[in-house]
Amino acid sequence: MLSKTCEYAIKATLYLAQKAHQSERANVKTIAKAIDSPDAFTAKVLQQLVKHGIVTSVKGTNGGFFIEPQTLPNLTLLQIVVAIEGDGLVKDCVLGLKNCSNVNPCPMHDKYAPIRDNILNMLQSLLVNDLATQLEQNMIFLKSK
Amino acid sequence: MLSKTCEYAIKATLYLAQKAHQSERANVKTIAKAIDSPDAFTAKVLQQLVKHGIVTSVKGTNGGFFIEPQTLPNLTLLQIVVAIEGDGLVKDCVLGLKNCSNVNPCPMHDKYAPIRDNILNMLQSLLVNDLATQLEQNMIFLKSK
DNA sequence: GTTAATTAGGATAAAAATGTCTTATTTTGT
DNA sequence: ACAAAATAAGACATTTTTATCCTAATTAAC
Ligand code: FES
Ligand code: FES
Repeated sequence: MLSKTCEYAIKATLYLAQKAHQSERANVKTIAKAIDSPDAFTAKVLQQLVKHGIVTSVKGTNGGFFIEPQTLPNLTLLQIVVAIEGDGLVKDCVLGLKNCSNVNPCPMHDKYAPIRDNILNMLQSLLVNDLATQLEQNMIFLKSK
Repeated sequence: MLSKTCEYAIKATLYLAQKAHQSERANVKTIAKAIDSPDAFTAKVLQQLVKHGIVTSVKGTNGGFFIEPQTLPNLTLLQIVVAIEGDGLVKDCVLGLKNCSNVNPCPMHDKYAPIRDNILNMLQSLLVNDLATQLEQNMIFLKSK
């Protein structure tokens, strides 16, 4: 469904959103530990997020990653997913046909297209900021117990 | 969403279901052409389907692959998907947590779990036999125009 | 200024997915 | 029996994904 890269991207962003509520930043090692991901690979993912303007980085002592206060309020999971793996998940044919449409529907189109819309809707409606709040209240978790 | 292997498996099975309606079998080359997939790789996928009892093969001249009349009526896309890639798609946490449950929900669980149920439902309700009929009526297609 | 801490970037590696090729093996038709 | 046609199986190759490592660049603290 989602690539590992995308999973890490979402979790890292949510962790940083939580930190943002306390006006704190975090370094790679801390983030990787918090989301149970490999350090070096997580660093690469964070680089991608920086390039896409989703998170910001600061080098040097006491440096790290954080989310700008102005980007946080409207940031959705969709933006993260699209940044990392494009919009294939919410646009492409589930059976790999070149153009998904009612003109040349694949055998799954009729039942899948609405589900894909639900996925798009879910990703759009999941606000990073809201999820950060739920994380703080221990209602949701970024790693297995 | 689905692996290429799984895409080919579904398309190949549907093509054979169509053939089954005419009590015909088909060889790898014909199938691969019909579903727009690489011959050799498709052969491997068909081997997997044979091992899982979803299709049957006959060697030698006029041999090929077909679906047994008794397996066709109740065959669902879910059976194909599970045979090829297991039940992860309809069971696993979308963010890779080890146990998907309400006890330790990930940030997407509440909204994703119902969608995953929809996917399961879709795969269960899509009968290979019905889709074969729709293929014959040119209502649906196995490859892009 | 020097050192330590940190991200950035490039090179490399390992694993998995996808795809190809070659050689059995089996079956049918002649 | 023999030849042809087809799948089965194993080896091999390529590409993509996932992961690691090393060096450079930057920043802050002392
Ligand atoms: S054509 Fe396959 S999902 Fe639309
Ligand atoms: S815990 Fe992630 S989908 Fe259920």
